Parts: sequence; structure tokens; C-alpha cells
Amino acid sequence: MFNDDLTLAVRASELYYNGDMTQDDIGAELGISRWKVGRLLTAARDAGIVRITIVHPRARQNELEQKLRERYGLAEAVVVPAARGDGYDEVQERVAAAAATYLSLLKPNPRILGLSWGRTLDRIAEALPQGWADGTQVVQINGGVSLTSRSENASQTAMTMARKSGGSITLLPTPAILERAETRALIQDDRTIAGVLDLAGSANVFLFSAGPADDTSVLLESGYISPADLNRLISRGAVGDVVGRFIDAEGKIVDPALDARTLGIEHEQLRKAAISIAVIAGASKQGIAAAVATSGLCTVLVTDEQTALALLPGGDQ
Amino acid sequence: MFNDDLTLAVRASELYYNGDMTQDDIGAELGISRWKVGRLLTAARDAGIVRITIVHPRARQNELEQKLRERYGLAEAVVVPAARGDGYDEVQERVAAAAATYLSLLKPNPRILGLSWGRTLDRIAEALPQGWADGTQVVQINGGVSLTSRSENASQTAMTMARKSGGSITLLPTPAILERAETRALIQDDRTIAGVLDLAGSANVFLFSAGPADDTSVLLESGYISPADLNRLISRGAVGDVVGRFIDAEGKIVDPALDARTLGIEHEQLRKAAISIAVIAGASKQGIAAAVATSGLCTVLVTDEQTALALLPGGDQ
DNA sequence: GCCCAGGTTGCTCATACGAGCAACCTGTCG
DNA sequence: CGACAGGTTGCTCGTATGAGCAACCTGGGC
Repeated sequence: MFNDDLTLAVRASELYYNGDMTQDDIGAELGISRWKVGRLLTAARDAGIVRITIVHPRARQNELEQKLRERYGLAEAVVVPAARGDGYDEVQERVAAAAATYLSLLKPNPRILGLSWGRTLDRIAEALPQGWADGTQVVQINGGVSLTSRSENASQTAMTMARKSGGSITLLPTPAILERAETRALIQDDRTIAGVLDLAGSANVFLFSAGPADDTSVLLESGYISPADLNRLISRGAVGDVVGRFIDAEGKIVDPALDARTLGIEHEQLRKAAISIAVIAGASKQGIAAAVATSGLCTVLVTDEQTALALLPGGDQ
Repeated sequence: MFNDDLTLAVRASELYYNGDMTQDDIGAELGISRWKVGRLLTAARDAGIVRITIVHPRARQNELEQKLRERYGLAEAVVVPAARGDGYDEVQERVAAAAATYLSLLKPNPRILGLSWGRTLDRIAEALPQGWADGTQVVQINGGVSLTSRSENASQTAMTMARKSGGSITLLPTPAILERAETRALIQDDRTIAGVLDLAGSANVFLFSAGPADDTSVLLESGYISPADLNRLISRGAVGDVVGRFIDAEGKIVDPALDARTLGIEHEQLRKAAISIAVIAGASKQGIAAAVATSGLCTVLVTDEQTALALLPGGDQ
């Protein structure tokens, strides 16, 4: 009456809520009547064996955030509730919204904001409210003239963010990756470009995302690298890119030759920054998210619950 | 299609799962059709807004245990899942079972086990498996001859535990509280009694529970103290008793005069012990549990989830 | 302006479920 | 041994709920 019913209740609950079976079938499975199953289920709910929690989708997951902070020594973490059934897009949208909120609440307002570009950053710019800061100077930190049609996004992102803060904008009007290292060096030595990079380096807040090392990479889509390049990078252990530079799981640059052709601030500058905000969400980016957190590329990580859980292996239960 | 439906889904989920309303009524409440409510609910479950967890009732609550250890500097904590609908008895039973399991897994086996008595200890003794230890010497640490009919429990508990371990038993055949301090001193100076207390003091493991300072106190029921005594103790800030001695929220002895009439080991001996296991469960004992944990009376705390949550005020979400 | 595709809405219908009840088991006391 | 109280079991019946479907909105392309 005590012991046996208890385990039965647990098994029935699992079959009903996880296994998605009908009470009738569960009865057959466990060799008890369908009504007993029903009674066991209500008992299980009363006894707290089955717990139903309602998570406000806007609310942040404080508990996970704290664990992330502790584990990776972050200054701050923002974790958005998971969305099992949600598509990739919904998660990205919510994380971007959370990042926008975080950014707009950041005190003091970023004076100079070093900005990367990509799909995530677009969404953040969209989600930022009018007047989110007071005249922030937005500076691009890596090259952004795309080779294909979806070209204007890079500058668009920066412009939107600057406009909404009533601030100014400094673009880095160069490709992200050049064909030859010498070209990259020449361009970078150009007085104008060097000035932008200096300004970028002096930013007090950096905001960037990261791309996975797979065929959804923006760098691939934009034509900066070829599928063959990508495969080579992956075979050398690349997990993704941060501001156009590919790193492995430890955060090390994977291909120095390619890196020498990449135009933009270096990872060391991100590591030295007082505030460096990485916004990384989605199952495909768990690897790069781990690399970013582990290697100290960010002081603030904005992500989704599933990714956060993946970053905390021992943290289950 | 994004924002509004989301909040609606949250509200509907709350009304359905917490508010226990029918989908039809929720529709009326929110001004939407009953079918839409159903759809929102499945969407909410898919999106992870509504989370259904199944807690194995035998499983321990590792997360809470860790927090308890950190907060109170305990060597170990054992937290049994809550049972909202369960009566007091079920919780006590499970906690006792958990304590028994913990005790039987304790390595090395207790050589000399200092034992208190009471309802909780009875249950633990019951729950211990045959051969739970290898010849433990069980010693009573406070007086246990009851004044009323339920007398034999105190020695019974110790005998059961000793028998199941194949060990020996040393009783403290005295009342818990004497009428006069002088009598207590005289008895305690008796060679036999002093010997038992010495042995008790040398125990390498202590196991005790604690009673609340209310009308369910075993000391009241056993006739050691009167209702008037109890009221006086409460008015002086008593939250409960540990091995017959009443303490306040800071763990201090409330009534030195009464304490001088109490026979058994002193709290300082528990505080000095290498392993000192407190088993305290139930809503009425949250106060005394907090006092025990705060004042360092135990190194190991075995309790239920609700009590654990009460001991961790900031710990909610 | 018009038409079509994709998605959303309210409905019908079958069914899974819970409330309530009578039969029954189980252990206790005289 | 018999009687009884408390609790458990399997059932009937009304209802809440989900599947499936037709009507409809909505927005984009011509």
C-alpha cells in the first residue's frame, strides 16, 4: 500500500506524461485497471511526484545564469527559457530580444560600441527600442562588405543601432576576408581603415555573435570562404567563427594563414575588453558557444536554455 | 502572432494547471473560443512554457542538498522530495527511510553510535535493514524512561538498531528531565550512569532528531514537562528541543534552570563530534531545523524538500 | 483589383477521462 | 468465529478534450 503503489505511480506518470500513452494502455501495460491508473496519476500529482511548472517565456532563468557565471567566470549571463517545440527562429528571436533588453539596461550606456555583424546582430538591432542609449558611437569591428546580394546587412545593422540611440556610426568598408594576406595588410595600413580599427579597439563595449563551423555559416553564404575551406577548417578542429576568425574548442585560431587574410579586430582585443557581450543561441552553435565561454572571449553571455544546459554538463538534476 | 499569443498561452496555462479551470471557462475568461484555449495549451507544452517533471520519490534532491551544504557548512545533506498532498506521516516515513539508507551506507560503519529517541528515531530503526552495520555499539545519549504508558519506545529504538547491526547496546536508564537539579546531579554522578555518559560522549557518530516547541512535543506527551513549562519556554523564544534541551533560534539554551534538570549529553558534545546526524522533517519542525543547522549542532542534515526550501530563503528561482 | 497559398478559426464527432457509487477485501474487536 | 469499519476496486455515466474538417482571413504576386 505504500511502496508498491508509489513506484507504480511513478511508472504510470512517466508513461502518461512522457510516453504520451492513454490511461487505458498504461493499465494494460502495468497490469492494472484503467481507473486505478487514473487514481495513481492524481495521487502522483498530489504527492508532488508529477510537477507542472509554468515558465514565463520572457523571464530569465536565474538559476542557470548563476551556474554559467560561476563555471565560466562571466560577469553576467542571460539565459532565455527553452522552447522545445519552437523552431530555430523563435529561439533566435527571443534571445535577440533578451540581448537587446540587456543592452538597453546596461549602465552606463556604451560610449563606443564595437559591433560585429550577422543574422543575430540584425535581430538585436531590430529589437532595440528607440532611444535605447544616449548617443552611442557605433563602430564596426570586422569587415562587412558582402560578396553576394545580401550585402547591405552589415552596415544596416550598425546604422539601425546608431540611429535608435541617436548616436553616430563608423563603418569598416572592407571585405571580411581577403584573398591574399598581403592585400589584407595593405588595406589595414590605409590611414582611414587603420583609424576605424583603432576606434574599434578603444570601444568600451563589444557586441558580437558567433557562427557555427557548418554549411550555415554566414561567411560561407557570403562567399568569403568556400565549402572546401570550410571542410579543411573543420578537419582541423574548428567549431565556429568569432568576428570572422575560426577557432577550435579551446578558442585557439585554427588556421593562421586564413586568419592573416581576415580583416578586423583580433580576439585578444575582445579578451582584454571590460565588457564583451556574446550572443549565441541555437543547437548548432553549442560548440562555438562553449569555445567562446571557455576561452574568455566574452564577459557577458546571452544564450538560450538548451545551450546553457549543454554548457553545464554536470549541472543536470 | 508572436507576442500576444505567447502571453495568452501563459495565462491560459496558469489558469488550467494552477487555477484548475476548464478550458471552456478559460475561454470565457480570456475572451477566446474554447478550442483556441486547447490549441494554446498544446502550444505552450510544446514551447516549453508548461513543463511537466517527474520526480522519483526515492531520489534525493541533489540541488537543494548542495545549497544546504553551502549555506550551513554541512558535511552532507539529504533532502527527500516534497509531498504536497501527503500527510505528515508519509513525509516522516520517507525521511526516516532516507536517513536509514544514509546510515547504512555510511563508511566506515559507526563503531559507537550515540542515539537519541523519539518518533522519528523509531521509524529509522524500523527502516534499517538487517545487517546495516557490522556490530555497532549503540549508546543512548539522553534519558529515556518515559513517565507514561508509551514507555518502552526509547530503549526499544536502541535495541532494534543494535540487533539489526549485530552489535551491543548500552541504555541510559534514567528519566530525561528530573524534577530537581540536585537529583539530576546525583544520578549523573552515579558510577553506572557516568560510565554510560562517558561512553556516549566518545561516540564517533551521533544520530538524533529534534522536537518542535509546541503541543506535539514528545517531552510534553511523555510528561517530562507541563503545558505551563512549554508556554514559558515558548515565550522565552524556544523553537524546539534537541536531546531534551530546548533552544532558541540561535541554538542557545533557553532555560538554564530547566537545562540543569535535564540528563544526557550536552550540545557542545554534539558540536564537537566528527559526524552528527540530525533527522528533522515536517512543517512544524522548520523552526527547530533552522536552529539546528544554524548553530552547528549537526554535520549531516536529513530532511524533506519543504523544510529544505524554508531553510533557503533566497533559494527560490 | 483579383486570385491563390498558407495559416487560422469555429465547428462536429468520437473518445479519454473523472465523479460518484456499489461491491468487495482486510484487518480488528468483541 | 462473526460483525463491522475503513479503505480499495471496478463499474456507469456525464463531460471535458482532442482529431479532423470546412469556412474564412490575410497577405503577396500578377
